[in-house]
Amino acid sequence: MPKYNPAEIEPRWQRFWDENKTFKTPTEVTGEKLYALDMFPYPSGEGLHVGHPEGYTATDIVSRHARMVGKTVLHPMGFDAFGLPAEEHAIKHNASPREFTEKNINTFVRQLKDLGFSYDWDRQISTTDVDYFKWTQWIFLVLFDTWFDADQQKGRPISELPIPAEISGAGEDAVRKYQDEFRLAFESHAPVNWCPALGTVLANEEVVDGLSDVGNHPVQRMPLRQWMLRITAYADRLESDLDAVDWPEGIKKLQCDWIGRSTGAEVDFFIGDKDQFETWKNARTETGFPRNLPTDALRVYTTRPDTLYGATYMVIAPEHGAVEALTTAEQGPTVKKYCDDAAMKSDRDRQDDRTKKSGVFTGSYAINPINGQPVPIWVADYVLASYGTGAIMAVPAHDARDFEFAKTYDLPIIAVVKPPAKAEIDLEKLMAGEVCFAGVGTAVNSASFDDLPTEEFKIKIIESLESTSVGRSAVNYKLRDWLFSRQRFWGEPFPILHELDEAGNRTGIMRPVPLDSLPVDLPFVEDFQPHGRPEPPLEKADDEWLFPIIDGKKYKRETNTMPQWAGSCWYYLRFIDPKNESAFIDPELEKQWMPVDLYIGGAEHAVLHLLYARFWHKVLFDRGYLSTPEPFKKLVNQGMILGDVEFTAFRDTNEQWVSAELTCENDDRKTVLQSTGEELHVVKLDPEQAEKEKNGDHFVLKSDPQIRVDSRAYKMSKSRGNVVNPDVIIAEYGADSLRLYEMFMGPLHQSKPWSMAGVNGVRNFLDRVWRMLVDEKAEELVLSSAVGDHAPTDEQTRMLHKTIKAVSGDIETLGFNTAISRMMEFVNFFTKQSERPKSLMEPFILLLSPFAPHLAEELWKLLGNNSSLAYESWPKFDEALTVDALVEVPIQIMGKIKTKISIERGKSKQELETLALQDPKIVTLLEGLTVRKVIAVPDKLVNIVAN
RNA sequence: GGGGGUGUGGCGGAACUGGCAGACGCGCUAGAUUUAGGAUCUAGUUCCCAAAAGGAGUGCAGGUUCGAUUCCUGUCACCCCCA
Repeated sequence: MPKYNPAEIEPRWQRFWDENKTFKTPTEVTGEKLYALDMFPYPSGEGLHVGHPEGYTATDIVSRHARMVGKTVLHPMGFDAFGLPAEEHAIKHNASPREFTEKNINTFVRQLKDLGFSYDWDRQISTTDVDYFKWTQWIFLVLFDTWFDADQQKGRPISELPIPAEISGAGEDAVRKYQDEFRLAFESHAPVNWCPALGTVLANEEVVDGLSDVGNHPVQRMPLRQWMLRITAYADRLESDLDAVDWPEGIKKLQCDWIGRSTGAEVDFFIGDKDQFETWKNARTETGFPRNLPTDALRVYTTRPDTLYGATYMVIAPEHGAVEALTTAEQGPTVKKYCDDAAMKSDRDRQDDRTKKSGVFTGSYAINPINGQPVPIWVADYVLASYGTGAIMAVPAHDARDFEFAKTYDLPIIAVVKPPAKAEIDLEKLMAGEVCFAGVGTAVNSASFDDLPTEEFKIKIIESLESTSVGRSAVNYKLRDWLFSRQRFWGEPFPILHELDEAGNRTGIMRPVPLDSLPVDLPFVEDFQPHGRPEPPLEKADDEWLFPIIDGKKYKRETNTMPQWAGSCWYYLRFIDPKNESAFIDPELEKQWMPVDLYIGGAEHAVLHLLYARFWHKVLFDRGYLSTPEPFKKLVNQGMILGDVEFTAFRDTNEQWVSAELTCENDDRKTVLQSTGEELHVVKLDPEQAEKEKNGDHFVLKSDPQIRVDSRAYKMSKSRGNVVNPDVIIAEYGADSLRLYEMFMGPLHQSKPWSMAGVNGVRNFLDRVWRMLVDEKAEELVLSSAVGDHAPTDEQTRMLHKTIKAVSGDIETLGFNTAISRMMEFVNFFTKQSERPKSLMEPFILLLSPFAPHLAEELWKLLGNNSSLAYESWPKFDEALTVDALVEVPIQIMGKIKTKISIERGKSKQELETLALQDPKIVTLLEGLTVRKVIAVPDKLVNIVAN
């Protein structure tokens, strides 16, 4: 009668933990602390996905284990709840995004509680809570109040910014405008991605293939007033501090590449008559290299100054400031049209390798400073205004894009780098300008620099350029400043006021909303329909909100809102002190808890979220609000959970089977016949219909083995219909089974296919655990008669100690799949034992408890304990009891196992060798052979080399 | 095109610094038990040969080594990210 019934047990223990606040974070950290954090979810209308509990279970196991080893644990959960879907829902149904969001959060909380996670729910936060985003706004004001001192490599208060005399002499307004140029949060009129359908401007990373990432709507480029965050100032530190954190190397590299630090040189090419070049150069040597862009020269950034002798033309971006000045009257109309067309294209389109490079000649020439040769200046959109100086020197012999461009427009190609022999480049063709070589080698056609290796040449030529002040070494980044404003309703309002003059126009003076007036809440609006103009929806707010009057001065509020990233940049700090009304975090508590010891989440946040959060963290650190330079000590990315494996076969229009290797996908992502392009029917097969090919690697139809079929797991998606709902799994198998299955599937960081049969497998294991302790035949819930105060046998004790050792070690390394398999072995062993000592069952239940907490609590109680096991001491093992006295040692001849001998552990090499050579089977096999060598590894093996 | 990752039974996956390949689970096969089972228990399950003896075997081809899933070189396939 008392079968294992998670549907009854689990809600009961969840209520117990809730009512007793079992997992409340202690107010004081005593001993070692653990801050285990999940990447908090966006509470979508679809509810929890099986991907969520994967990482959450992992941190939960670590947290529960840590409590049992005596650590003080902070394990919180919250919601990243601003964002597009809620706003789209609001527009569609003309309902408040707040209500919708809160409803979704309630669902998420219910689902998370159903899984039995040991979160401290008193610390639950949402980025949309007014009490939360008050401090998001406050942090924005810290960014607004900070400038980056490049010499000290540190963010400092704007009041400490040195003001040049000519500015301070020009009055207070001039000083304020000067300061505005240096703030980490600043306004800019950058070209942005305007998406008419969404009615908003998108960040570059939200645009894919010229379409919006959300909704696939067309995106066009237009200039707009925007807020930017000067993340580029922190590029160096964001890169170098990665050395200090325990993150996967792949993620570190991704961040490094995103930051894209490169070293090279800035070089000025004189614009003017060839005759005046020497005069200009001599003047330069006198004045030095100008800090700002000169008007009598075109400045380029290059990572390959060693190819300067091969620079045969120059290219400037269509948006480059000097386009007009450099365009001759004759070329005027052509250049104008070209620039207008380029404005319609996205950066991505322009850099796409597949599209033909295009460009137009400006009519002007610049002088190459190294050899005095004039080179033509072109405008082309494969050069971006935002990278480097927006102008390049083109070296077609040694850059693939320049080469393609030069071929298209018949520009001269001069090879100046001789490839090393192993590069397999046809030297003759390279010299003839028929191929391009982008690697390093030795210099040719480079006057006195000939024969220098590339690296050495770079140093020499920079020295030479610096000596005449026509160039200097320079560092450049791919990282761009962060476009921080959105034209949306459902986001944090900026706490910024724009001063207005009598006529109601902006004076250009901004002031932060006074701290005592924070938060700036979202205004009430009548409806959420976009007006289709780039101006933000908050422009629809009433005048009372929009035009505050302070000290008799009229202001207009900033109506942009912050991007979704804002709230997630600092939530890990708020969890430490979620209710603080006077500060975003108490400094004492911050010191106790930071940094986050373990941060688990999806790899999709490898670049943006983690980079943005690190940036904010560093600014707050510089300004003295935080004690650690990095927020997340250890980061782990969980793998993606794919749908169940699917078998797919294909039929042509005549209903004939087509083998999978003859098919391909066309541009419309339809499956077609490779040879003719004929569209095929895609048939989903029952796994019964497919089998593995004889002596092959493919799956084929059982009914016709000539026909290969596709076998793979796909990403879960609504459209494919392979989404697994955790609620259903909990109802059918229980939360403990779901938790256990997700951990048992495979290594945490790996992506792996879902399998319903696998869930059933771990449920069987939990059933066996139940039966190991519970008498299923009894009327009441009582211990099985096999369980009692028996004296454990040596074998039984060893089994326990081995299991404790393995499970403890696996939790440390997050190897949960193997930890579970070890517990399975324990249960398999003890279900066969007719006497199961209670003294061994109890520690086992403790081992199981982080994985399957409900079942463990239930059995712990049944074993006679009156309180929760959440803070029981983690079982300890005795190393001596984890090893068997006897060990089986294989004996090999020429590396092939011939026999095995069972001997006492710890025999020496000599003893082993003697024993092996005495073995009757080995003696027989060695007849007629000469033993050349015997390798004996104590407790491992013996290998006899004989012939 | 660039970067990262992964290739081990029918499937998910084990194997610590090179030392018994296939732990554990699923599936499958046979048997027991049961009114019944998609329950439970027992045994078996990498492949080849009817079995034994034996042989082959960690994507493929080489190399280093007494010994390679593990290290090296080359190569192929798939997945992810970026362009």
